[in-house]
Amino acid sequence: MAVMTRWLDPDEQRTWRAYLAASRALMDTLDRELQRDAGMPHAYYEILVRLSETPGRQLRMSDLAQAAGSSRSRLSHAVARLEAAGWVRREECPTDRRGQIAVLTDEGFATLAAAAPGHVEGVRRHLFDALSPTQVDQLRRISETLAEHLTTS
Amino acid sequence: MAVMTRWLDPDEQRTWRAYLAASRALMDTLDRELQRDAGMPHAYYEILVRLSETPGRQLRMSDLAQAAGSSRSRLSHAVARLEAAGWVRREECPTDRRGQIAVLTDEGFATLAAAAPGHVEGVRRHLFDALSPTQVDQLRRISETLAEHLTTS
DNA sequence: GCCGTTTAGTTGAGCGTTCAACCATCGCGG
DNA sequence: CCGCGATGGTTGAACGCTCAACTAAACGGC
Repeated sequence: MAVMTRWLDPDEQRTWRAYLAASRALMDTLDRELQRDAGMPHAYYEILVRLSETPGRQLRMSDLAQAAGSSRSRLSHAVARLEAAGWVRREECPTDRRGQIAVLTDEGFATLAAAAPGHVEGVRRHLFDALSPTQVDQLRRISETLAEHLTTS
Repeated sequence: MAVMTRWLDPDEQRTWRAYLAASRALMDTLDRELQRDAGMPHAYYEILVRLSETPGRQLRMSDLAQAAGSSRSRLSHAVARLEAAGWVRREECPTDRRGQIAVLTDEGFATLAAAAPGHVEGVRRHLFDALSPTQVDQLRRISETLAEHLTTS
């Protein structure tokens, strides 16, 4: 099948490389800050956030994985670590004996509450402060479109 | 210091979460495709690309790290693996005895050439096909602004 | 009520990244 | 030309992620 590759034109090249550089730099920076200030990677922070927003501060493993955009395996390993840190506790699910429920402990909530201001400040400094309100709006639309496109295709 | 945290307003929240979901999904997808089709993670692919674009297909380790947006340590480990795969070779630097030069081998170039069409197709499908030309332009400006902001601050 | 098929979740090995410690060399001030 | 800080690069341990294999329980059809 001699299908010709549709290579990226110079503008697309430039866009793609800028996007790569920016997103890598942004996530690396936030990850490093969070690791330094709160002793956890961003992925773990997000798990705690999702749990904290839920009534009872608890979620089935699968739902938590979905919410955090994580694979089951990843979440399983992560919760094991969070449990060892005393930030999350596992409970049996009353309605499904296969199920496990991850519960945010008080200590976990306190850790999250302590970490949040610094992290939010970082997001603001590194992302929102650099962009105009119009650009923020554009970024929202673009991201929502992409997220939608990636989950359905 | 009772400095009030400037929390994200609902629009910013939404933007930030959409951005996180989209960029995570995009990179995860491309990484998985590249791993499946070319047997290497995206970070390694990018190292090969940078080398391939250079006269003589070679670069000092530090320059390569810079170009690929990588730490020195990361690059060192990565090149070790790429060397084991036969895709890169290390040479002494004639002008600086501390220096090492990473050289893309013919085999490495061939592997890259074989992987490129599929990867480009992936970038197109998952990113550019989902966005309008206007949005692509917006994304470029936003990314360039962010990259600039992140490297100078 | 039984059997095959999903679904929930875990596990361990292998890999890539980070961080800090480290060695070697360079280049500059005195 | 000596000493010392800066630079280039590597190393090993700890950690997080991926993938595939696995167990256990729920579901669906007959």
